[in-house]
Amino acid sequence: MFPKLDPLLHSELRLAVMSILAGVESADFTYIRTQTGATAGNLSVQIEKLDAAGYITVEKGFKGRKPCTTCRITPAGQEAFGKYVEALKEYLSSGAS
Amino acid sequence: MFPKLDPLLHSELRLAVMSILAGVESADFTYIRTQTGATAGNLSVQIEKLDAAGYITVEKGFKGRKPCTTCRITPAGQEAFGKYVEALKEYLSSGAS
DNA sequence: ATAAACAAGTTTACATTATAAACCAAATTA
DNA sequence: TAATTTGGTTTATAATGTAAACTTGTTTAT
Repeated sequence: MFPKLDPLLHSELRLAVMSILAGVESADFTYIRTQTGATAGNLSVQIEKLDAAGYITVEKGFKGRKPCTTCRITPAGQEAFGKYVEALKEYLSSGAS
Repeated sequence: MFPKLDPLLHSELRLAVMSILAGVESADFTYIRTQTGATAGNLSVQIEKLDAAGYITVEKGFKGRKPCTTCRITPAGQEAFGKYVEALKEYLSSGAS
């Protein structure tokens, strides 16, 4: 009845990151930071976790002469996100508007 | 863009409990336990939190001579659950099927 | 009648997770 | 060149989740 929710995605900030990345080809650290309003430290940690899980790739380069970290969702990440959304619906159905 | 998710509801077990209670007049501890598959200890703790928040009421009585704990969602709980569902949709939209 | 097993939870100790404060390096501005 | 800003990372602490151990009482077996 209640499927297990992927604990990696069941986190406000990581979910927001994945939600952003699911909709675009790529996004850099600062963009994600402003969109989510997260602190840099927190975002850094959570991005690392998503990277470690293979849900996103993280590419460190430069934009002009400033460092720039670019994130992309992977196919595995897309799939996990999709499954999470489906699983979550089971939990919300009773109160859906 | 990403609304804050009520941390009390953004928990797998508490969300499942609320999901169950949103759909029925009341449910007792053991019913919730079997539906969710949670351990009694964990369920006890999480029910206490929902109670403390005023999202549910907890009534201790007896069924025959055995103790029986009955839970009910409150209007505040219904509202919080509804708002949580709405907020979550913002996070899921990118990957909705 | 007494012991063993079960039911319904609660308490508590531990593990995991989240978060922010402190830090670092390079670039820009005053 | 000194201070500030940008773009992060590391790390220490706080918050949260979870299961194991315990409690109280009931039912079943001996």
